[in-house]
Amino acid sequence: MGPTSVADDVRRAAVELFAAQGYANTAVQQIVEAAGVTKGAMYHYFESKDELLFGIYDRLLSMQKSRMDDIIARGGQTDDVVRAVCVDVVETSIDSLREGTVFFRSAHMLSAPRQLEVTRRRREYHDAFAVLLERGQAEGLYRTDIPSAVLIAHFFSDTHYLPQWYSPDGPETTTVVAGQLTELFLRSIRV
Amino acid sequence: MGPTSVADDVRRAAVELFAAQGYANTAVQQIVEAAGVTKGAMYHYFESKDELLFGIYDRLLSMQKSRMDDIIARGGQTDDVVRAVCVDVVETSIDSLREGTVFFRSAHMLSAPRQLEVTRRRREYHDAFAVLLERGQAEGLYRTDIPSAVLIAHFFSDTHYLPQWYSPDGPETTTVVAGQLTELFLRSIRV
DNA sequence: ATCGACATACCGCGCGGTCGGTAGGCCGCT
DNA sequence: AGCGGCCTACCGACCGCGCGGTATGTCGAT
Repeated sequence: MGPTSVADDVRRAAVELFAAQGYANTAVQQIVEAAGVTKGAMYHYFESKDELLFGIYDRLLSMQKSRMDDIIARGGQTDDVVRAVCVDVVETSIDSLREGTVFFRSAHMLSAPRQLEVTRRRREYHDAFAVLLERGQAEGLYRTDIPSAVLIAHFFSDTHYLPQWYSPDGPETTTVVAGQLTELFLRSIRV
Repeated sequence: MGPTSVADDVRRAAVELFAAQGYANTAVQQIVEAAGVTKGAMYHYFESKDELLFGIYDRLLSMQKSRMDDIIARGGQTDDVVRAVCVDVVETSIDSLREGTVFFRSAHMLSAPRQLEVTRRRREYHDAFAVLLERGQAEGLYRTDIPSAVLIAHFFSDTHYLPQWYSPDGPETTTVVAGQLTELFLRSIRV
């Protein structure tokens, strides 16, 4: 096992329960029972239930941001970069379906300062994507009759909605869906 | 005033507060204070906090369903009907931004049976739209290389996401945004 | 001896919901 | 007109419980 399997067990149980029943409906007692530890152990590693929730956001945001940065850093034709980013975002969103469920549903349960922090980092993330799209617009690849803010919202809405309908047990694989949603998006924004 | 302004005042206050702070973070006491009534008055008209929440869902679902039914009943070319439905859905979603916020965020706070009821009615709603799209596919208007379920999710994701980014104070009017999102969707699904 | 890593019993508070009471309108009866 | 009875609409003090969080203790490793 790793150095502190307890903290990870708690995190896993928390994600599962928050996604299934919601943050407010989940008692700390339930989490520690599901994780097979005690309350004392949990409060030894986390200072509050709120921090537990924030941890989910922190990890997800960090991962997605660093992946997007990597892809952009690799460079290439704008259109190829945009496609690669879209596919990757959808794929990782599917890999983190449960985290996504919690993310979009329970952001308002965070303490005010942490809520601000999450908003700030999401904005950074969106802005990085905006730069890409606007470069594409400047190059004449993408339509300019619709403001880029709307185009961006149109894309992120798909990743937002994924936890609501996508099931890993369904017929579609992660890769296929990622390709389909990306294709739909690109088709709609090209001139 | 109407016959029972109390119930309406409470409903309005509840939507506002649930949207602003979340269902779990809103005490019944807060709601009645915001509505300018007492707890006794509220519990005279509503049997529980849960019923208050369900009422929001009930009204929103009823309105959207009946509007879609009306548009479909008017008949016409498939493509025109689809466009009209899309525009209307986006417009009414913007008109009900606060209700939408509550809707997508707090569905899991409903009691189990009411949650099922909401799921059932949402499915009905989606199915009605699916019939339209599939008719379009059969007529050769819309692409068939992507399953209709994905196309539908792709559209409803936009209405889902609206409360997250659209602001009535922003530059875009309701009508303009509705037209833009519809245009993006139609462009992406046409052959 | 000290300290990190837990265990467990416990506390206080805030909340949804309740319940006994009441003010006033409306009916029928005399 | 006056009166008794009843019903709806509301009031607000109160209750019980479940929850997040804590305080104190134990034990093994160093």
